[in-house]
Amino acid sequence: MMDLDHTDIEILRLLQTNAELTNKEISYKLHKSVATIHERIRRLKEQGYIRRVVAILDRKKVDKSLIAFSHVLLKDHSANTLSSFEKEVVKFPEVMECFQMTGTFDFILRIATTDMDAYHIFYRKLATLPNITTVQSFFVLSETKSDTAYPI
Amino acid sequence: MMDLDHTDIEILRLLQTNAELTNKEISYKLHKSVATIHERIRRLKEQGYIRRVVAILDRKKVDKSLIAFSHVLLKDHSANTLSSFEKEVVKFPEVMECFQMTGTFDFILRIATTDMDAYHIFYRKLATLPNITTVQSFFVLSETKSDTAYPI
DNA sequence: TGGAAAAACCGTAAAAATTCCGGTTTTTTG
DNA sequence: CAAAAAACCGGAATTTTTACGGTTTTTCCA
Repeated sequence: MMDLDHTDIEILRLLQTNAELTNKEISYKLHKSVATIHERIRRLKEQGYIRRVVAILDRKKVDKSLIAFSHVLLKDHSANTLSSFEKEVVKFPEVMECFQMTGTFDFILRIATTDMDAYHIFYRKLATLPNITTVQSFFVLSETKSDTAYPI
Repeated sequence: MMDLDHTDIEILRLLQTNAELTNKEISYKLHKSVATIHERIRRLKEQGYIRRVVAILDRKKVDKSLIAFSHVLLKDHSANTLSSFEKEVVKFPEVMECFQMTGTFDFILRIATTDMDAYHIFYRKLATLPNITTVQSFFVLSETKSDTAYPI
């Protein structure tokens, strides 16, 4: 599950924070040839260590100023209730992430909307899904840290 | 704040889900020349719509099987207490995200660790920061949806 | 322990993508 | 409606990626 050597780890560290680095730039930093770096990255993708490469946008610039975390509690935890909730919730474009959780509620959703009016519209749609007991909403005041890189 | 035309929006949509598309591939999809796409992307970066391009790793493959959301409540909300907490919490490599929140607690942290032992070690370090009242931990059982793309 | 097999590495050349440039068409604006 | 600005384009120059053949290093087991 982790047969990566030092060079692999360093490549992943670099690409996690900046995937626009060229193979040449990486080869300088890691004291390897361009061909070696290229082959390493090819394998890291093929083996699934790198799932995808994406552009991260400025959420305020694209008019998603309101981020909410919504805690959802379901009526019961039968396989049917769980999977039908999951099936429906992923359809909402506002839902960027959805995690099933341990603890006093069942799911955490990360919601991105333009403003509170848009969140309200979403909330009404969400809260009327079958088998939902409660939805608690918490809103982001400010981002202290916002990273997609895993600490490796 | 959003003087983007249809072509800009489509470029951002595409790059949010796959930043490895070549300018040529994008130019096919959007019926524009390679030069035009190139100039558009250059401007989207320069103007800050695209903050960065990153590789997204498979967290289990890089041995971060345990993801937690930790809710932190502070003793008070003086500028000093808030900013010194923020200053310290961002130093933890396990903390991928930190948001100041509205509601019944002050911060949400997203924590990535190898296992519960590693989380426990982190938890003890976190809980001993000054001015913390409570830390509540919730753990991810499964990922239903996991997206970095904003709905635009 | 020695030697074969496998893996990692490298330089170079070919292919492809990015970047730059000059000029044309379309849109905006006073 | 004419001038200015913006968007667009093809093609050339530059850079990067990708493929290839061969060398060095590491692994492993007889």
